[in-house]
Amino acid sequence: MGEMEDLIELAKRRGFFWQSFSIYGGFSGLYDYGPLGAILKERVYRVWKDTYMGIGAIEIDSPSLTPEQVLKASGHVQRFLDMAVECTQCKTKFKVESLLDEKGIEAVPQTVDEAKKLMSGLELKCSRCGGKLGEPYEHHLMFRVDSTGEVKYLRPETAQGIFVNFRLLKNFNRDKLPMIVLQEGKGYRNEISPRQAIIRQKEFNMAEVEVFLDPDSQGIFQPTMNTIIVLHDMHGKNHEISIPEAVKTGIIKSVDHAFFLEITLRFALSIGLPIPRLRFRQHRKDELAHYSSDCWDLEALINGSWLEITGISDRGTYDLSRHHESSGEKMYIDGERFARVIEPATGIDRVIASLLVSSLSKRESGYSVLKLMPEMAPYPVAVLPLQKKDGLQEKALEIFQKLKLLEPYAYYDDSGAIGRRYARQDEIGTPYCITIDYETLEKNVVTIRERDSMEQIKGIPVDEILSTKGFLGNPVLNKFRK
RNA sequence: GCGGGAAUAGUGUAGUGGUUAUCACAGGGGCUUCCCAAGCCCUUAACCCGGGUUCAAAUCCCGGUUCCCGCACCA
Repeated sequence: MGEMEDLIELAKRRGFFWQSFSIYGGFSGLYDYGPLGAILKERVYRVWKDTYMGIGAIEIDSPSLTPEQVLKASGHVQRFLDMAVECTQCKTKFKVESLLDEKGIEAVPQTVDEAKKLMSGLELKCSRCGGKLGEPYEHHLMFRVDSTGEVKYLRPETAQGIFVNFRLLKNFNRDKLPMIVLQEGKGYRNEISPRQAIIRQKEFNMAEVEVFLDPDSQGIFQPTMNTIIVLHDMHGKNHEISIPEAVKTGIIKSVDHAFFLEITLRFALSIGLPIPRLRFRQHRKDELAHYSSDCWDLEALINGSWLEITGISDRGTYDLSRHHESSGEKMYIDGERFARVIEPATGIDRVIASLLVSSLSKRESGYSVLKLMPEMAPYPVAVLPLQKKDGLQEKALEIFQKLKLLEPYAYYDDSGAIGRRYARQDEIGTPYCITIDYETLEKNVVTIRERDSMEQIKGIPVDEILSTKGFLGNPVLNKFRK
């Protein structure tokens, strides 16, 4: 369990993330992004959004606070509030619903009284140790907010905000399908035991996409990437194959579904997650969500185990038909047909954790380097005077002020020794450092130092540094990419 | 939520009833013949919270909170 611990230590020390409300002892499952983490999160969202905008997506932004009717229609109120019992001997927990199911009773008790009634006379015992079962109790998975007599919940997913707006969105899109709608925002789940820092939180950052398709036409979207990736199917079998090939061989049933696996992979690769740490895993029949007919997760290898970062689910017509019945609004695309929905839903915090863990490495000297892609690094460039005296500090500040107008995320540091400052930037992933030395004073040229190779290129005119908006687009950096 | 372990400066730690609470790294300031956490000097900074036992608690006891490991949970 090493790499995650190293990350947590660095994240806290350098300002990526830390536990929230720590002056009051901290609260389980709640995390803050610090100054660097907040920038990183923004960058990850940017790439995600660009990926989908690139294939014609539109964006909406709906509330977290969701009225009960919406989540009743979606099935969350029924499914997210479990009646549970605990064995008085071995402490194993059971869902009342599944105990009843075993006795052939199909019922979903909503209250403690209901559960008691249904269970009475059944002589239920613990299936594990045969012990006596305790009293039923409620376990809420959604946060309920009661005010002015109206029940609301904090949304467990951003998806419902899109479904309920389907008619308006369809109208906006001038009735055209396919329609791709994305939404970023917080989701809330009352996890029993959140663990692993930002990997499992009660309040977390989601990036969800709903793709609305004509239910009767296939192959509107076609995968084309040759990249070989591991596909772990529902029978537990691994296939090393490209996504288009996986469609041909029938490993992935739907070509449109497959396309969104490919888009998800494209996103993961664009932010710099390495292929060896990635795989797609298909859900087994028994683990599919109530709305889903097929689901592939993109998983990242972290701490030696696979972690879901994106679920690409085929929701079919479930949500639209449910809201159609429940609201009385016509949710058809035409006649009496509902759109089919494919949903790639990404946990941004998990993406960030995977990205940081896979980027963190050690130099031979033992110091840490965060090998983020330059585009992901919180600070793309730092300006460092070789030392403070002889006018170097003044000169460095002068250059920094000008650079800052072109690159708002540029950073300046003149404390301690130069080697220490390089190390500091390495640890937070800054890909380039501009060093102001005596030659800058004499000839107006600087040195650029690259993070991963530690290579330096000297004699770069200051004007060249200040020639582009956004430092990473500066052609001078091509000298490092031979 | 259960069982086991743990909680001391920003980070990692020492400390088995009485200490000006240890050390290192990091941070800030300075000096230096100054390009990869160098050296020297100065400096900031901590006993998770609440109760109890005791003349005296970081240390022992009880509760809470949080973290780690297992189990369970994770549509």
